Amino acid sequence: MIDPPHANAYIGIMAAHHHHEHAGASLAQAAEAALVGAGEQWTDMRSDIFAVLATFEKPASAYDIADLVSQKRGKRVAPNSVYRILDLFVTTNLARRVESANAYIANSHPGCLHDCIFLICDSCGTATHIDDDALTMRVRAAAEHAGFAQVRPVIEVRGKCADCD
Amino acid sequence: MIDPPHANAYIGIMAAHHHHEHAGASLAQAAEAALVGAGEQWTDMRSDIFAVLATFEKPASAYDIADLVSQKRGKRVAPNSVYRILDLFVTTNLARRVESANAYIANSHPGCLHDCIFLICDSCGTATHIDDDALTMRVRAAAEHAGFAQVRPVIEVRGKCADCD
DNA sequence: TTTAGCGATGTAATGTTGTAACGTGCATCG
DNA sequence: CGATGCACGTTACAACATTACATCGCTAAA
Repeated sequence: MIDPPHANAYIGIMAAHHHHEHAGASLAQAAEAALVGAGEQWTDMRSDIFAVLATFEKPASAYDIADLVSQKRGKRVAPNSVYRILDLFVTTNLARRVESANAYIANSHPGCLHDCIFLICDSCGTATHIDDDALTMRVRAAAEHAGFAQVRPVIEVRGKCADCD
Repeated sequence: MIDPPHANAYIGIMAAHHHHEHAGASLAQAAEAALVGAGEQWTDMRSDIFAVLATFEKPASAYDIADLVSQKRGKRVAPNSVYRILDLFVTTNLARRVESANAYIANSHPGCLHDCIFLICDSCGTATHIDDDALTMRVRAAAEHAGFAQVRPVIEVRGKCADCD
């Protein structure tokens, strides 16, 4: 997903474990399992919202999601309800909030806990992510060094993606 | 500013250059110099907005600033105008936008270019920052490795500060 | 079986953040 | 003088987010 189309000299150390990158039905199943595993219910509404969220390549706003879920259900779903469920998804690691875009993105490997590094293209808006635990751990360490506790890193990079460059 | 009240084993490599951390009038002067140096004007409005911004410990929203500047001038200043000037400040490095707070903070060493790492306390809202070029360069490198260009890192850490912990 | 409680969702209103479009005043320069 | 450019004003609106309270359906205790 994140490998570039060109050779390079990058020396970052990637996390030394395997991901199960899910997509489509497989992802939905993994999400359901993760949510149930967290002691929460997998309701129709949650299922629909997750499904819609997962179809986006770009970070989706709560209002985008509300619109699509409304269509899908043939009945208006208020942004309010969407926010509630997105918050739940974020706390249970089924989705992430992209702070610099005021939007959300499905976690393609729920159940697997990382500090993600998001790359968001300013031109086309698509977002991808990197898992580089060595790097994110350094950020955590720096914050803890400064006396912070319960740290939650927000690491995003805006720029031009390879396609738009 | 960022040194913690406790001993530690942190091994991050800090930027090997000196900062002139400004405050108060000195900071305003430095800001003026930086803006003029960038070929922009230092107007009364810009001066007032910068002054107000600089009094905040916490990231300030454009609306906060609009309110205070309105008071100071005895005349309503629209958020619109504040945004224009904040955008200018951000592009000229006099201020930074804190994405995870939808707010702005004065750069205490304008003219000195860094990718800052912001630490924002979820309890009291205060923000501090770290300059660790070694670390931010790795983030840049990771993004460039993924094919991104013109990268602009957004590195923020939410958590509890030493005082609130 | 009733009913009290609880979690999930609906509804409405409102608050906050951000942008667009266009007008005005003022300085500079030909 | 008139044209240009920049800063700022004014209005309207779009986008993002939260609050308070109502309703529904399930289940567990009386």
